[in-house]
Amino acid sequence: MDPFNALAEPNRRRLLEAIRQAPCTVNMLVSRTGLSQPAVSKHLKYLRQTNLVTVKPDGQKRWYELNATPLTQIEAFLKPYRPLLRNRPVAPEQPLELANRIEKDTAS
Amino acid sequence: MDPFNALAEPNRRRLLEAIRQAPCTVNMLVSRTGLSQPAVSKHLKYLRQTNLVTVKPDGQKRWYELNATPLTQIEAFLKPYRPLLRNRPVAPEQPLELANRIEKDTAS
DNA sequence: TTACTATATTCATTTGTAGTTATATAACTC
DNA sequence: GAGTTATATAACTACAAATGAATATAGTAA
Repeated sequence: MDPFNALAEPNRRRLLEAIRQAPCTVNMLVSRTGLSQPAVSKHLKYLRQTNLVTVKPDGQKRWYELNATPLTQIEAFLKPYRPLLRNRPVAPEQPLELANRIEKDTAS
Repeated sequence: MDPFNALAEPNRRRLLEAIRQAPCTVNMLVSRTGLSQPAVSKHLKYLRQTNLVTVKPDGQKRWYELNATPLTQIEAFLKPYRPLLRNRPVAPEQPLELANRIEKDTAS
């Protein structure tokens, strides 16, 4: 699991977004995301493994904090593409049907 | 499959990097990556589905070209993290052993 | 037509991982 | 101590996707 994989999961992006805004405990993340507690713990395990978060035990609670360092890997990959994206609006998510349509059209 | 997932696979990143530098045919990508032809075709299918590449048929060949647009989604996600990364060197890939070590240490 | 080249797809197998339920561990309260 | 809270882990199911081998499709050339 690398940072690219860690961010490939939408719920992990949501968790990281929450943690970025302020350190969070697991229960805070559970109530904010609506995920089950074991699901959150498991995602946090991957975020820990990729070093995207660190933990500070505090009694029963464990405060998860952001460590942005591994994101430099993604930044490094994106760097040569960035000139192509200058001032571009965010692309809408690709509707799957359209992708299939294009695929069929180009194939025919 | 979304752009995050598409880039989660290292070989797909390599393929996209090659295509970014100049349009490529499948065979060019096969010889440059060392992957099998079916493997390349399959990865290209995902890159097409996520709209990261477009195809221009040209006789028997099919020229794959970069479409950077979907990368705006990743840019959008990274944007709030970027101030934290200013002028930081690229983090080395996290050795798995170290990640496990840290995990054990904090747990004990 | 046949043969050849370039690319895509199918199939079977395996691996990884997301989610759930149940359980374990640890710290706190009484 | 017992009961409770916070978190992690294990066992399981389900599914997506990676891999490799074989095959199919489509264009080209003779």
